[in-house]
Amino acid sequence: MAKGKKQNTELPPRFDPRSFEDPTYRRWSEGGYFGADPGSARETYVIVMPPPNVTAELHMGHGLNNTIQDVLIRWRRMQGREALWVPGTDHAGIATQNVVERQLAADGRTRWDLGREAFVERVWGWVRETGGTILEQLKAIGSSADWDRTAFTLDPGLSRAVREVFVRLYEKGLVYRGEYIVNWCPRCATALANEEVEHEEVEGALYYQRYPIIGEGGKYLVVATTRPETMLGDTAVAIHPEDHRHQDLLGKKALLPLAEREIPVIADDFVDPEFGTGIVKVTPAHDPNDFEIGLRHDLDQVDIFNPDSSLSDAVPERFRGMDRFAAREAVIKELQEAGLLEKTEKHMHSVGHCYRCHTMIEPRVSEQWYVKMAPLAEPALEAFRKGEIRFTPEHWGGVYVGWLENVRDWCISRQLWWGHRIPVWYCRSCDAMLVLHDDPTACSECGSDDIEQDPDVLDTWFSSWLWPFSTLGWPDETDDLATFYPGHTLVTAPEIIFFWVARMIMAGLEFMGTVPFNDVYLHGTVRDHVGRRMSKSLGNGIDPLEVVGIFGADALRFTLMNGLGIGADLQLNYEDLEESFHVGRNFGNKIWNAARLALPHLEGDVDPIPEHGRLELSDRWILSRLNSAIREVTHDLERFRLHEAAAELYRFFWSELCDWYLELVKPRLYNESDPEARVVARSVLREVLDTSLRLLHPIMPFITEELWLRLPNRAGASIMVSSWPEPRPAWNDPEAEAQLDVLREMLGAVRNIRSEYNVAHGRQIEVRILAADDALRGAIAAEGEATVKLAGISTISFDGETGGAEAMAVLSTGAEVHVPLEGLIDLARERARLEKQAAELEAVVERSRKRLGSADFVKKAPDQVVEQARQKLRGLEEQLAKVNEKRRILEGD
RNA sequence: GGGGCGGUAGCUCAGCUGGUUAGAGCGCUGCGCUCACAUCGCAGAGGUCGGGGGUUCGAGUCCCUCCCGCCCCA
Repeated sequence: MAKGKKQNTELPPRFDPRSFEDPTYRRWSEGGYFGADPGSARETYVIVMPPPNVTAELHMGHGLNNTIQDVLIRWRRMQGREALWVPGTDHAGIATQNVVERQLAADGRTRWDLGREAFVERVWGWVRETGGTILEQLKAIGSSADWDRTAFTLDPGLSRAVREVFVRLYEKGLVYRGEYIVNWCPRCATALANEEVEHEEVEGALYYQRYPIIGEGGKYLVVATTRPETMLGDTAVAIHPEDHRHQDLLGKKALLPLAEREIPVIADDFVDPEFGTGIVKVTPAHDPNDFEIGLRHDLDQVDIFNPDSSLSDAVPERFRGMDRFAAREAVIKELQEAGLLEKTEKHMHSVGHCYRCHTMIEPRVSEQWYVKMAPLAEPALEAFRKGEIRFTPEHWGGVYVGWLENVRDWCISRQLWWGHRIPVWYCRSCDAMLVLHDDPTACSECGSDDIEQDPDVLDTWFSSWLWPFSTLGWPDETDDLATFYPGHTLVTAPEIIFFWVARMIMAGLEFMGTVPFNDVYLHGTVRDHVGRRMSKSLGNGIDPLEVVGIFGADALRFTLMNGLGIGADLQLNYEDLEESFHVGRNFGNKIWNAARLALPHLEGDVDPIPEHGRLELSDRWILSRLNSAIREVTHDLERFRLHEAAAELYRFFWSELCDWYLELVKPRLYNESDPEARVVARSVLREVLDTSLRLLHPIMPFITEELWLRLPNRAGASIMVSSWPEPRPAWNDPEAEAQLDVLREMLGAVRNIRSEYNVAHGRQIEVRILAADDALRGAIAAEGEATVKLAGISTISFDGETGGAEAMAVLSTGAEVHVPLEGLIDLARERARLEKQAAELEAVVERSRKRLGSADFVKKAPDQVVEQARQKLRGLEEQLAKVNEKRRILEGD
């Protein structure tokens, strides 16, 4: 029990999260609460943070992603797990290099002007300047990551892991070098992996081009293409082998116009006879399918492009140096002039774009490094089938399987300067290729020092797929690795299932022998109020830090958790932050004020909860409800239903604790003349507040800490390291719940009557309850003082005359609530009121009777359901009868 | 072309294995600054659960189909 320090029960009247959030975070940090100990005997719980780009700034997507992780980590930590959340950043090869290249471009310079070394140094400068900003921002939203373990994909240790993996896979034959068609981004001047290409439907055109047939004097064949300029690289035309329309062309040659090259007519299964004319041009160097055809028929590959997609020396001189789009125009014009363009049709087709700069991708033959994926994919599939990997929402498992079953080899070399240099050297003397752990000084084959390292770097994802173990020290056998691998949960967005999630699973299995985590929780996207994805370019984003500044981190966190359906997108209005975040802000305010009410009554030591017999009805009720909240919230968190946990907490705290218990307990708290009752009230209040705050802590860490530290008899120096509440069987009390339900229904009826008749606020009214059941009588007897206060009641009696100027309501138990309102009752109005009530009841009774009237229902439905329906109907009928009886009396008047 | 997700109150969404009079927050209407809270309280209005068909004693919940919106893959 934490004692000693003078307890501060005076709360500032205004809820001002700014006043305590930063200091609280600092205290946690200094207290070492974020760190995980590899020497701990506790069961671990590990999450690795999806590393944001090192130069990124926090956006709502990060806010959402990291809040989810923090909720899970804080909850498991409170459950007593040795919880580790590994933070870090990613060097983001293309993205980061692009930023610095843009900076250079502003001065009219390029990376080649600087040279490789100076350029890379400049990027490091930029990273030193802005890197880590985002991690600081994550602290502002309360992230309890173990910052001492912050990793960066270009750190020496992680770089060593990358090189180790490259060498191992090479030695195993799973990394190879080859010349294939790649997705080439002309702007980034690098190859991309298939997954890095975004396909987009665009309206283009289908050009029908005539190629003269050699030796057929003036006859020509017609090919259709969406990319006329690539004709300069055609090395054949092809038809489907069974397409009899064009059989006569086989064996002939065509004269490729403009390039003036003779090319053969070949037959290949790949050709779709339905497309265009059924004859296609074949450009092996610039189309993935043509590339395959080229290999099958041993065709030449004519690469017509330079790296920036201007035309190369492989084309006639007049086209050289032209941009690819200018070349298209030039080719079309020349064909037209030569009478070789038959027609042009509009045509929708899908075109690849670079996922980083959105430039149109150019398929191009080039020599690149690849990872052979099939052998890695098989164990990853097997792990999923065995249930070692679970997806939430489940259906993403299908996406994962689909990709792995059709996985293609992974192009991992990038023609960039920013990244891990490929650990391969070429000897100019003996042509040896050296793939090495350590940088060589001479060729290991011939001893020559005339060696050169491969100029390319590796795909960034080639380092991030190792993240779950490279961050823990791998390839060294560290304590961290032994303790914290494998981890447990991965929280990320579905768009990187292929880039990252699937590859991490493959790497985990290949290099560690086990999957890196068991649960993959995929959350939705943050959108604006009209459903658009938030983005910098649209200017529709919300800065989480601005939200923290205005409403506090807890408000941000609660709002995000509350609004997040499982796997669903989340909409926020960037034009009205108040509208977007008031839910969290208001809830924080409610919690604050509940504490303002409670704390002054909790000064000094507070006794533990006394034995059941000494508890009042309201105590028994709230403890029973608290039990239920504990169960619900825990269950929700276990299933990643964070939004339901948030909603449950909101409902319990606001609608049960604040609206009812605090009101019911007030009389005992303020009544100095009954110290015995006050002792019990204090102990229950303390317990309920303590437990509620602990339940709320993962979602709203700051306010819960601020208030919890002011509680007497709390267990621990910080709520962060207090225990997660567990339900206590002794607190389950269905009887108390039933009693309070009736009491609340009764009060609702009286309040409704007051409201309907506009009973002045100060006017106390008399209430007569007839046919009251024991539950209601007992509840009123137990909570009389609060009861009369809550509905402005002067006296409650259980007998007496009915009739006269009074309003009436019938409760579901059949109890009649009569309220004499001399001077206020309007008979017409009362009749209308009862008529409405009767109509509602009749509708339900009708449905209920119909159901029970069906022989099938009675015969086939479970007995329990039938019995329940019967009971329900009896109650409804009684209620309805009483309402109708009263209506008859009123008619009689 | 293949696959997936969503369509429940004016808005944003809950509703888990089919069985309560379908819920919440905001917004709206009326009344209230009562000694924690107007960032609040009390009461209230508002839904043929996208259309159609089916399975079932019973469907917002399962199946089929259509319409609309979004996403992924090729």
